[in-house]
Amino acid sequence: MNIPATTVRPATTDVATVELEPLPPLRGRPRSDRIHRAILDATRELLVQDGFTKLRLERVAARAGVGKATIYRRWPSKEALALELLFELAGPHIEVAESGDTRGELKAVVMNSVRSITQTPFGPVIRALLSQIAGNPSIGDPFREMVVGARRSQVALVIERGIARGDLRPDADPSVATELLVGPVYFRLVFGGRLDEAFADRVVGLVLEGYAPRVPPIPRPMPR
Amino acid sequence: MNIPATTVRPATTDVATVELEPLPPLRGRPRSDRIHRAILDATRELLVQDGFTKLRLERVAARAGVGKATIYRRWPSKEALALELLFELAGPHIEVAESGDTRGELKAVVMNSVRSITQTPFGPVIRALLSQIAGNPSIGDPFREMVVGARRSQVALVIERGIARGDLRPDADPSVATELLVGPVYFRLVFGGRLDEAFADRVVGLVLEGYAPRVPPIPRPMPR
Amino acid sequence: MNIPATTVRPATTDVATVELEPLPPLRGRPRSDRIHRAILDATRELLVQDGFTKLRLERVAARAGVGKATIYRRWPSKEALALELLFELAGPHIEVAESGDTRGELKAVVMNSVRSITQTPFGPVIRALLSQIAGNPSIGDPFREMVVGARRSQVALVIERGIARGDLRPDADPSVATELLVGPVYFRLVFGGRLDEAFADRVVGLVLEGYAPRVPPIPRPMPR
Amino acid sequence: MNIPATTVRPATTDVATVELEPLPPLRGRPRSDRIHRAILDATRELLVQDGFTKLRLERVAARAGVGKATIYRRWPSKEALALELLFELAGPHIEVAESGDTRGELKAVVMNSVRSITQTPFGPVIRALLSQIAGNPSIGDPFREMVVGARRSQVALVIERGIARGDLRPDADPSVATELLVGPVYFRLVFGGRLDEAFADRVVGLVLEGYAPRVPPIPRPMPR
DNA sequence: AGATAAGCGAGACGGTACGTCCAGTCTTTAC
DNA sequence: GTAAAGACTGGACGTACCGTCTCGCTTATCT
Repeated sequence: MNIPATTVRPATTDVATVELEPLPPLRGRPRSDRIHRAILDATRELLVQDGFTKLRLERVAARAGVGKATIYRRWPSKEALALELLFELAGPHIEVAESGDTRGELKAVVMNSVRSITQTPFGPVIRALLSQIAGNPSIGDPFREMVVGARRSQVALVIERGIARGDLRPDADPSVATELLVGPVYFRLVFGGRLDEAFADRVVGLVLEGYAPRVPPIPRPMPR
Repeated sequence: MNIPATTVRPATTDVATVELEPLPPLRGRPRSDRIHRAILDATRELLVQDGFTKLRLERVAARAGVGKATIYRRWPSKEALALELLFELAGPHIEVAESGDTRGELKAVVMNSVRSITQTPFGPVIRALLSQIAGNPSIGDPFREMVVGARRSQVALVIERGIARGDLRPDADPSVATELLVGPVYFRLVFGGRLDEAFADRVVGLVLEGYAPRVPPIPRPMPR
Repeated sequence: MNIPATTVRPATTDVATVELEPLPPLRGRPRSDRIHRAILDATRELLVQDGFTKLRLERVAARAGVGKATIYRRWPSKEALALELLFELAGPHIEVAESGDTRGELKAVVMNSVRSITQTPFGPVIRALLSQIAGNPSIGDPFREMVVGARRSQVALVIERGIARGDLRPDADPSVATELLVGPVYFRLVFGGRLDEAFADRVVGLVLEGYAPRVPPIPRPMPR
Repeated sequence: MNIPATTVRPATTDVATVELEPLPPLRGRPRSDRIHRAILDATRELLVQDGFTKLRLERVAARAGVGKATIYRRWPSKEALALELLFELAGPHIEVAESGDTRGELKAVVMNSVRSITQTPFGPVIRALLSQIAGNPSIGDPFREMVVGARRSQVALVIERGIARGDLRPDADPSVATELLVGPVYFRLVFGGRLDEAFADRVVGLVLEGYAPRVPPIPRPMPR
């Protein structure tokens, strides 16, 4: 995934961008990448520890060994800072490789979500930011467009390939497939319940069954 | 649904609770029910308007025409106040009436969620409290136990009845059914997407199909 | 000294006042003298401990084992309560007995003040209330009229008798005598310094000397 | 007079103190002298208006156009703030110039007190703080040491010079002279009575008379 | 004896101020 | 010109009291 930088002037190592936007003479002390990292790391730790509501920029600054103004110079708000962190952490968990196995690819979709939540810092961070994504457009809109959009695309590809292989019926609807595969995972993130492979198997099993090619309609025996 | 009172001393009208916890002599001026309502109403309005992060008890007090101390006398924290509100709003949207129609009952499950989110104050309120439910055990645990538990029970009943009617296969698993039916709804609440009847129909359709009684695998009637 | 009650309806033991103000029928439960005492005692203790600024009626009520309203029923304000306490404590230290000995009577004036400050609860109480007496007319005016006035009268009598005895010169001015005798004592109460008999002796000595009958003016030698 | 700073880090203009306490590098934005003044001025106005008991730091902050935290950053308590104000106001009214005229110098002592009380903001301020000086060591002790001590020294000098000139008798006791000269003034400040030149004259007259050289009991040596 | 009326302890109530913490900005020195 | 440090205004926090107001109960007088 390719996530847009929030900062006006990018970190100096981001050579590509510098080449594209050759910023003028570039005077004075250059911004430090080390500081950028330190701030994001401190934000992650405190966000996981205390939640977004209790995230204090003063503490972030202290933990990062940085002046508050340095943070405000790089991000316009606490939300923007959280958003960059979210992009950074969400990126790696989207893609699904083509494997020739429809069940396997569907399971990869679900397990990507499960693992990102249970085994990486992304889990606690998104937990802390769910309300912001749901209710704060300045975070929610970019997140939807970039991260959710990317995931939907991946799922659409998986469905397409399944149809092509004849594993799914031709009218299998990719527009609710993401919800059906990933919705249960996020439901458990919020409302509790095990997030493991068995759970993923059941979800995938039901979706596969639900999207299976129809057998010729067998007349059901009349009740009574 | 039966929601436990958060207040130490219950409102005087709550006769049932008084009977269960026969509080001693009851001295001093009794707490006012009218004020209790006013505070919850003010909380709801501001929570919907600004989200949990920006909810200010000082404003709640002002809007309810109440002193701050009166709020702290009844709830130990902003979270506890939000929790009571959540219970109150969540209650009415859980139950599913038996109708004899499995598809209809499953759809009722989904549509109850959809309507509670799109057409009642519960939607904005839970949006604002998702992070607290997910990450703050003092809110999350009671909510899971009471509200989510109640919904799971209702779904289990619907599945049972569906099996009994022969509309669902006997091994249809009620333990992920709630996730499959309601998970997609909450996914869209957070990550965007239409929440309407068409969406509910697709979700229900897929679950019905996935849980449909299996075609007897062997002696398939010879085509021809 | 005779101090007027602040309360609208006086304690029942204050017979004299009851006779003067024969309050109508007097229905309902009568006010308790025991409570009156308990409140004044609690006030005294807390006033001495914490000063007037930090005197809390809620604590007075608690210490006296009394409801707050019971205090407000009897005194309109914290100041009025303090004033009654002040009257009660100031009373006993005013009078000076005629002894035939002018120096002795003057010393009695000073020592009355010294002892009231160093050896009775009046000392700490008035210390705590000095600012109120000086700056709050609702306390200062009655106090001046009753307590200070009484002291001035006593001093005037002492001076008169001293003149009559020929110990003081006929134009000895009683209008500043109180200030000269008692002012130094209160000066030390506020600004520090020993308050003992030696101090009293020096003050009295100087006043006696200053008010002594004039010797025939001896022409002082011209300085050079 | 030389008054000690209450602030941990002194205002930058207070060069002398900086030299005595060479605070390290001096980082961050320095504290503003203008703000220091504004706070003291606002405190003075409100203290005069309402007395110490009703002095509200929130109002001081508002009137000074300052955040509350700025006040707490500089003074640990309302009392400390009042103390600095007191020092500032008391300073100018202590000194007594040598004039060669003993009566005049004694009168200067008394009139300094009278004028400071009747014609400068010091009057209302000390009126409001009398109880604190008398009963609160954290205010009283420094005040006694600095301000009262300074006044005692001045009076001692006046007495010494009077003895040297032969206007006062050699054993005139400076240790109670301050009480006798200034005590009456503070007595009237608290307990009422005119504070004017006539009053000063009477006080001075009596002290002069009381301390006058004794008539030679035995045949005085013939002049010349 | 019962009715009437206050007194009383307890504690809820709307407010005001407390002293603390942060948000977001500004001002200094150091690099 | 960027950075760390930290002062600055302003707003909310959660607590403590103020002075008032219900409550249930007690203690007296009046009928």
